[in-house]
Amino acid sequence: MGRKSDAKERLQDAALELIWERSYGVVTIDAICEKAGVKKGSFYYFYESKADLAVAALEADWQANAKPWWDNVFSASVPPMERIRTFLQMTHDKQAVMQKEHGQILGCPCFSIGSEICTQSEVLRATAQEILQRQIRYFETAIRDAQARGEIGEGDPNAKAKCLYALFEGSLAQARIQNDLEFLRTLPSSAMEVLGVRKDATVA
Amino acid sequence: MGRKSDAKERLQDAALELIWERSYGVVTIDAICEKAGVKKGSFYYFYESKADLAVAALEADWQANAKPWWDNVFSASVPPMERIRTFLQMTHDKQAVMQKEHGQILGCPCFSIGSEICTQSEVLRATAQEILQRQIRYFETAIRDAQARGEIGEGDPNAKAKCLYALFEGSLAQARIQNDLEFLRTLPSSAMEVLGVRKDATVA
DNA sequence: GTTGTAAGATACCGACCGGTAAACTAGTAA
DNA sequence: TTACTAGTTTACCGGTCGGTATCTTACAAC
Repeated sequence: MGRKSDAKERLQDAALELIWERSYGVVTIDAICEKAGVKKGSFYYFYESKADLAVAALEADWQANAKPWWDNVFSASVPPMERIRTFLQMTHDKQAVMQKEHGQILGCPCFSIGSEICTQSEVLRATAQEILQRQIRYFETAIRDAQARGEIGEGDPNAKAKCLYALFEGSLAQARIQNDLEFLRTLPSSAMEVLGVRKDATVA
Repeated sequence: MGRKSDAKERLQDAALELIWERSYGVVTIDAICEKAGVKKGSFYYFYESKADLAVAALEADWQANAKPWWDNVFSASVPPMERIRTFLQMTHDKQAVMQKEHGQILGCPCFSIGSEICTQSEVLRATAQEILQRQIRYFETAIRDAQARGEIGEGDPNAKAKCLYALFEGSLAQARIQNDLEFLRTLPSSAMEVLGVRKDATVA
């Protein structure tokens, strides 16, 4: 019954792209509508606020794009340390592509948005946090697996994962601020130091 | 000649406080004026835009507050590793105080602002970056000094400083997003791992 | 005290922003 | 073919925003 539409998805895509490129606060509903080719009346038919749309956009992007990618990179069929290494390498490469396309390194949308709006929109903050924690969990299992193989020293895997993730996001954010890939190039070797890899065990 | 006023400083203080607590994009000139107790006409007498004021506010805060603090904590009269350790400890404590006062961990203003506006205001981006780099330099000299004492392994001190700084800011930003001090508690020990401290040389 | 000047106050403008109401349109199921 | 419904369009409202022009006030030097 009734007609079908992909306006909802177009709004999500437009919102994520604009917010990622600029920032949450500076992007207006009008701008999102224009980019999506949707009239404002339709916007309010689907969503009740910008924050509401942003939540949907983040979650949809995770399900459709990010999660499959993470699942692939952190596949259990890959040796744990190699997962982490290729993850960091591919992150560098993805940001390099963005820099070429947008003229700017854009970093991690959840992290940027989370830091920006954490004092203003609780739903949006919680959504960003939730996605960040899902990512930390990939790190954690990889670290746990590496420890089981004796490739990494003892210590709480969750704590190590959080630490590695802080290093990762911190580097990514700095790369964004300075629009310089350098911060991502040195990341793999820095990560190995943080994790305390046993030099004699890195090669199987 | 003419009358004197501290309206300029009041505007800087109000701007920094509001932007730090909320975000750059969401804070209006009207709001800053109201908080500072300054009429908008006067605002435009002193500054030509919000970005202009923000640049002045960041720089003034650095000179008046941050720099003296960093100079003290990273004083050459203190052993290098102790500088870093007390820096991280005091950062934790300062953020704990903020959490009590504001109900929120606010993190590092330069980092938050930098990440938010880097694609929108080049002057403001450059200012934030400049201050961040000044902070990295404190890390770098401490690391260099520690290496000279044989307390830290070899390797480019600047690279190590950037790495430590990424870990630091990444943790701080996560603490802000999740409003949880936990990310700052584990920081000292994580930092030691990143730097590759020699266990047998940590105590002089 | 007069005069020059730094600073403050007021009032206003046009643009845009978030949000709403209501009429309209295209499919779809019966 | 009709009736229903999901989606679309248009037009509008009140408020706020960035920005400006103008008049006034306080002070300091002479």
